[in-house]
Amino acid sequence: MFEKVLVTEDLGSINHGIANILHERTGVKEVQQAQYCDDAYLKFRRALRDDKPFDLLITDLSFKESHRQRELVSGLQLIDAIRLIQPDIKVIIYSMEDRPAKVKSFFKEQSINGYVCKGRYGLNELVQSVGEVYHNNTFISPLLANAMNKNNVFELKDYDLLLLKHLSDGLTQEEIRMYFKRNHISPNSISSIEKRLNKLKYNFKAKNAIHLVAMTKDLGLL
Amino acid sequence: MFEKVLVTEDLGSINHGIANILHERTGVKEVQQAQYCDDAYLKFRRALRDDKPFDLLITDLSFKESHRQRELVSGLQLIDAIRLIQPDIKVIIYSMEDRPAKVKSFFKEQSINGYVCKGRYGLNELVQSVGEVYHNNTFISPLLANAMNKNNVFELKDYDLLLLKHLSDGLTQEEIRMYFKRNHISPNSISSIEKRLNKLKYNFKAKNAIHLVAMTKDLGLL
DNA sequence: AAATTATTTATGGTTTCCCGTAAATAATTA
DNA sequence: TAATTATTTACGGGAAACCATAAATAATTT
Repeated sequence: MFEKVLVTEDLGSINHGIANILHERTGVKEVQQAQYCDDAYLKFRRALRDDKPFDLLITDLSFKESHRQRELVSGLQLIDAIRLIQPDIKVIIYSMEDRPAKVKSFFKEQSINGYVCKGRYGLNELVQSVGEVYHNNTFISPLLANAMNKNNVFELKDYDLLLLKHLSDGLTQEEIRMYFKRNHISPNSISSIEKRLNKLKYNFKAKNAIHLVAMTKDLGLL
Repeated sequence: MFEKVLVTEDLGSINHGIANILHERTGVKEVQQAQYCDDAYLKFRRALRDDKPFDLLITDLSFKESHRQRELVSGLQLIDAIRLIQPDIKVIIYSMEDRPAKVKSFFKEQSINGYVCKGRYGLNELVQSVGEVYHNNTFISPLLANAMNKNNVFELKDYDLLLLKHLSDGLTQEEIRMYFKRNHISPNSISSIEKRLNKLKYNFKAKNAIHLVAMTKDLGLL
């Protein structure tokens, strides 16, 4: 089982709860805690330098603002930062976020090993996930995994996302065309942009561009 | 000080934490807990029938789905339901939601007495809020109150919200006009709808309708 | 009641979006 | 390399949105 685990989470009570339950119900030897992403990062650095690296990170995603000046303000930033100094680190996210598209992106972008949804069964699932991840499997909260399967998530390319992003920022198709041209992103004709948009509208069953942007925002894609 | 308080919150650990701290740091005599809105409602009903009513409700807003069939699925529904049988009940919401517009609406729509933002100082603020509410004052988490003040929140009328809502649902201005006409909502000419929309765009500094809808969604207005 | 003011509605011109078709170019296959 | 197929681009007509101005109506003031 994992030797050394760090739990990052800004609510002290939850943090403690996790630490306790990991001690009790998994064979993890050492559980450390951090309430700020910056602290977590420093602990990782120090552990690495002392040749006693962590082998699992469990982190929340959102951290409330505070008086302290912060470098890393989100769990994702923390993960990215740690991966730079310790690429093989195993990561489990433990958060409220339950929008399939978002969670999917965490596995893709951050290559996380597990995702556990905070909620009534959260702690149980977290214990499970630690076991799975230790055996090199991935873990997703069952309810969420369910939603992600049946919900035939139409696969959005980066291109589509960028397009939607710019639309939601109020750019006209013409402005988007120019942007694509400047940045050598292809296809970049008005026609192609329209065609792509039509495909998106068809897939999401959106009545028009406004509707499309509103829907994708609700789905957490933007 | 309050005699009898109910805390509704689906994470057991947090629930316990709140109960403990209320016991320790306020003079509240009796603190009960509920993990489901439906349970909370039943406890209120029973207490009322037994002539030992609660005099404060502290509740979260969002509750994760579970296996159980539920009537009331959100804190807001719970509040509304309880207000029907016990109109004078004091209510404090304790939740992650930190969008000014939303919180504002809770004070307006649900006439809540306090709003505490979960976060690093959440529990401290919660203790404070109980004191304030007991003395018939309202309470809002300082950081949030701050944001709500400086953030010159352009006051949206119901009309505007409805308009934005329909826009985000993909209706054309013409369709919205017809809807307004059918439902005797005035003004209901295309011209007026455009004018209203222009005012909204100006106030939110939105470039076009898509941008406007995207922004208001981000602000939690829709 | 008349005059002033504010609000709502109407109208027309311009731009952008929407949608279909066709041409041009790129990629794949025979 | 020629032929086929897929992708990208161009173009045009009609609808909706955008914008400014003017007319009509409602509300307020004198």
